Amino acid sequence: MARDKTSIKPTEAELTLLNILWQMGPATVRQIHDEVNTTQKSGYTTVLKILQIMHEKCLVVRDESNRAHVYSPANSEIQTQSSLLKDLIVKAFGGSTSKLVMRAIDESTSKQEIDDIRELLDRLPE
Amino acid sequence: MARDKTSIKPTEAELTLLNILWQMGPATVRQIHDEVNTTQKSGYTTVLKILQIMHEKCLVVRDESNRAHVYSPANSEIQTQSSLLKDLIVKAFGGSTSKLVMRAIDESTSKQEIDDIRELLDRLPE
DNA sequence: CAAAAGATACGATTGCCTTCGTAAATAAAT
DNA sequence: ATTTATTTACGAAGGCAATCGTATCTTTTG
Repeated sequence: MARDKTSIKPTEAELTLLNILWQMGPATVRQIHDEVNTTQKSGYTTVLKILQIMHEKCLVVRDESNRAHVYSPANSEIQTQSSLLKDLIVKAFGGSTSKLVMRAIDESTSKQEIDDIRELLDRLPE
Repeated sequence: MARDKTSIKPTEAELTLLNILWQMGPATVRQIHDEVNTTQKSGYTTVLKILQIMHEKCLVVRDESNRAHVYSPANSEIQTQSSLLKDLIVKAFGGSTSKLVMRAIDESTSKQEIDDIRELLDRLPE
């Protein structure tokens, strides 16, 4: 029963690659590996292996028509963010979204971010 | 340099026990185990072992003056929530608190929670 | 064509998380 | 006092995450 979306829970390394894919769009292992290595050292086959596992888990889709497979995220950034948020809300905030939001705002030192949030609330329907 | 608070990252099982400790206050292994088992089946030594590991990691403090050790959380619920939030913000929201808040609010179906958040914003200094 | 470069697949390894069984020590009960 | 119950400590097993080396296949290049 639509447990698909709630079961999305990429690991840390997987999330790193997903972030790159969301930013770059469809990419080959080499492209992803190069991008990863601008930030951290990681072997080519390590990135490859993680992508293969992600493919098994259906976290990514790949086009195998060319020799160098082209990977794409299976789910949107928004879906994944929502899934991770929901998980944290249940496990650390007793299921209360507002508790999480309040804690996040308490931690937010940037006035600009507070303003952004205020603006969002003002635009909410009702 | 004060990396202590950012390094707090309890695992799932550990967070389950911390939630109980925050709710119950200082407790023995047996008390914690009994409380855990109202919700899920878990062996006594499993709970014990996790608490011992948490003690090594300094996630809990324990009073060993009696035979049955009494465990307490080493960090407050607020500190831990903030730490988990910061982690998620960096890894899944590009470091932007407001992006996380906006996503959380989008997901919030409860009108009451929206009102709670609005109220909090109104009470913010400035 | 032969050699070099590039790509995928496939373990193997290491480390952490979670679980639990067993042994040893201490307290309680009969 | 001796048996029973409770507790801690320890280790082992299974599973998953992350890393990388090697083999194999394909493509490119000289």
